[in-house]
Amino acid sequence: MNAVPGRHRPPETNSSCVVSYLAVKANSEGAGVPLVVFGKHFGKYSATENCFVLFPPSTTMPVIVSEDGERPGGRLTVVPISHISTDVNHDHHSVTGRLVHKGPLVSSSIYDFILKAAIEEGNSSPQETSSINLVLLGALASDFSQFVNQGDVVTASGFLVSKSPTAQKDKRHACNLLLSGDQAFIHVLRSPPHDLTSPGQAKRKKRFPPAAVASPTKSTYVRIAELKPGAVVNVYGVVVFFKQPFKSRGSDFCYSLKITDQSQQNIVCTIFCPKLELLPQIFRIGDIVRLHRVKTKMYKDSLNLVNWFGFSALTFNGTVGAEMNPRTSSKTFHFTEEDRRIVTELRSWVAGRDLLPPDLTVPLSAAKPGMYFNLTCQLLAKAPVNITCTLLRVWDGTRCPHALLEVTVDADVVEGPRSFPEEHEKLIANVLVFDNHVQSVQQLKPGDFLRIFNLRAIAGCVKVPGLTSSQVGVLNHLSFHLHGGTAYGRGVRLLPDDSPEVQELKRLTEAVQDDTNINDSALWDVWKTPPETPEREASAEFRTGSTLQEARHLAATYRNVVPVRSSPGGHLAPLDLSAPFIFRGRKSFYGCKRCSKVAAITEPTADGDKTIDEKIIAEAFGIHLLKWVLVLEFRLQDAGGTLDAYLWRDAESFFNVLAEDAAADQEAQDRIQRTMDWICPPEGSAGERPWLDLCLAAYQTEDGENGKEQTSYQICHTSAPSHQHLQL
DNA sequence: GCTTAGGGTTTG
Repeated sequence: MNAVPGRHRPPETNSSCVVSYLAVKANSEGAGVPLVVFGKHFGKYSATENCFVLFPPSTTMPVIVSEDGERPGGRLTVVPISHISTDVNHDHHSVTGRLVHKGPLVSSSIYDFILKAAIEEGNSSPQETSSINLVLLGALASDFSQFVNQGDVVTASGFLVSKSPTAQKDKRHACNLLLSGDQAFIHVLRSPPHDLTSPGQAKRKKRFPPAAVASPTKSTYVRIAELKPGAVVNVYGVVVFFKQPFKSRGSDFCYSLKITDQSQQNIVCTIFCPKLELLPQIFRIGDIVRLHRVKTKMYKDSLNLVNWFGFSALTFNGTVGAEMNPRTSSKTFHFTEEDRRIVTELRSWVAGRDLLPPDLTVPLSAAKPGMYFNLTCQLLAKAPVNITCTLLRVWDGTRCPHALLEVTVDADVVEGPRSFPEEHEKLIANVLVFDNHVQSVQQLKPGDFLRIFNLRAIAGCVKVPGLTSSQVGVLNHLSFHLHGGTAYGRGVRLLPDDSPEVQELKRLTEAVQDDTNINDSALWDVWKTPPETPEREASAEFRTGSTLQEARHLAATYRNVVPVRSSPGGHLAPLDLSAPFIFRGRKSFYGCKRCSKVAAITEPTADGDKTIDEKIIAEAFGIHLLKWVLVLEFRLQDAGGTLDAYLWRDAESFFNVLAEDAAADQEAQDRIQRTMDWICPPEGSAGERPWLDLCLAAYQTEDGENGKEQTSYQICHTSAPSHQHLQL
């Protein structure tokens, strides 16, 4: 029995509204929209291949492919495969062999992915075991699957050794090598480029990330204490201080940071760049930076570093055990085992010491009058107060124990909703940013995730701009000021959507929205704003030309987000039905292109306390709502033979999960994954898979290519074993 | 090939 996570073809049907994958297809004809499938797997529909293709689960590159003779060096000793034993400490050992077996990439609820492989030595004596199994977990497995081919010479290090359960059967080494996490490393020696002449290989080569195909150039790094004036050097360090970048009086942005390393010295680095994105992407104290080509200069009896021609930077999370994704704007960069080692050593060196200043990032719930702190938050609305001050309305999903000061601004100048449900207002902080920061928040949009550095909580301030004489600051009501200047790293920074802190913030703010029984006043505030002039439209909400991602951002803030366009006569109309016609939290809903009769929009009404939902809005638009379905293909086997059968019509009752939830909700996806892991254990052989009583129905479909009728089968009226059963 | 800033709490 085989559930195929990667490629599905939905059963053909005459039903007019077949469902998620058709919706996916329609939606992806343009830009190609990534969608969540199961667990953390992302994919998109490929129109050319008529299938759904999964993306790798991670962008980390624990697998390094090189075309020259360089091997992972450092302090690792290459040991023969026959020397591998559970009794030996292999921390500083590596093994090398040619890849003789590469198993399929198997999805796993615990590790995301598992892949089995085997390597073989060429020069061992006949008496010795010359091949050994590798078990790769997580991102390493998916990268290996993508980039490594049979015949490649593979060097593995950072492995754990365990008994091989298949040794008797496969006659390989009695142990296998388990590779996972930050320590594990695979180096692959690829045939030289002139061998890559066949079209297939050329195509494969093109798919390698730039980091993987670049020939590694050995870089040497100087410890901070050993730096001498007047040299251009490469340096690694832990960030102990950084300012937000600011515009210099010259032609560049200026970025100032201070780093330290195991030599126990600090050094200030000043980096000038014409573009913000070229600067190191430092998010917090403790991040690790790799600076290439910086020049040492004396200033007031201290040595400084300034970027020099050919400068480039990588930044890493400084936490022990965190993913080793280098942050950089460089299109190509070298990241070798040596880098991995240096970052790992710096991480553990810092972790064992009390040398970093405390991280002042606290949630709103911990804000106290008078304190300076960093706030990670989502921007909900923005408004200019005067020429030197802008109001940011933000939240982080926590509630400040102190009452928050209300700041009133002219409704016409608010970007984002003018008001929020009362339950939400209690969670929203008013942040006033002054002077140089006014410009840096100009490009921010409602929905963005930010970190505000060195924000000051101010109680009962009567001088808050935007307050009239009747609204003087109430004693102990907190407002938040971002004072002018860059002292203490003061400033605002947009956080990338994929950063862990943003994921956590989304979880908190979504939980808040689920918990509070909000009405839809914010939506209707936006909804009822008629398109007036083009200028007004451009500055108003929904957001002319907004991307799918921006719409999803907005959806995190509102109960319902309905993308519309203006139509002749000043009416509103839904977008082309290739796009979702409504976003509700993490869920998106599509309309059927064939069955919908889109009318001029009438304002939907809800009777009594009934919540306005996708059904009411679909009705108001004349949209025939598409239903999400799960589609899985099973291969069934008994003594009589095998049969392929789909599960779709009754998939929801089979898993006891709504397809709509499975499209947006991790818990629902996990439930499906647990059931599938039981039916089809990722590690188990076919003999270990359970026997199931299934009800099958045969149905006729038309073969798309030659128009002939064919018989298909689907699983119906069947439930997967209950939860209790699965936990036994 | 070499200008910029050179950390260290506020007008509000």
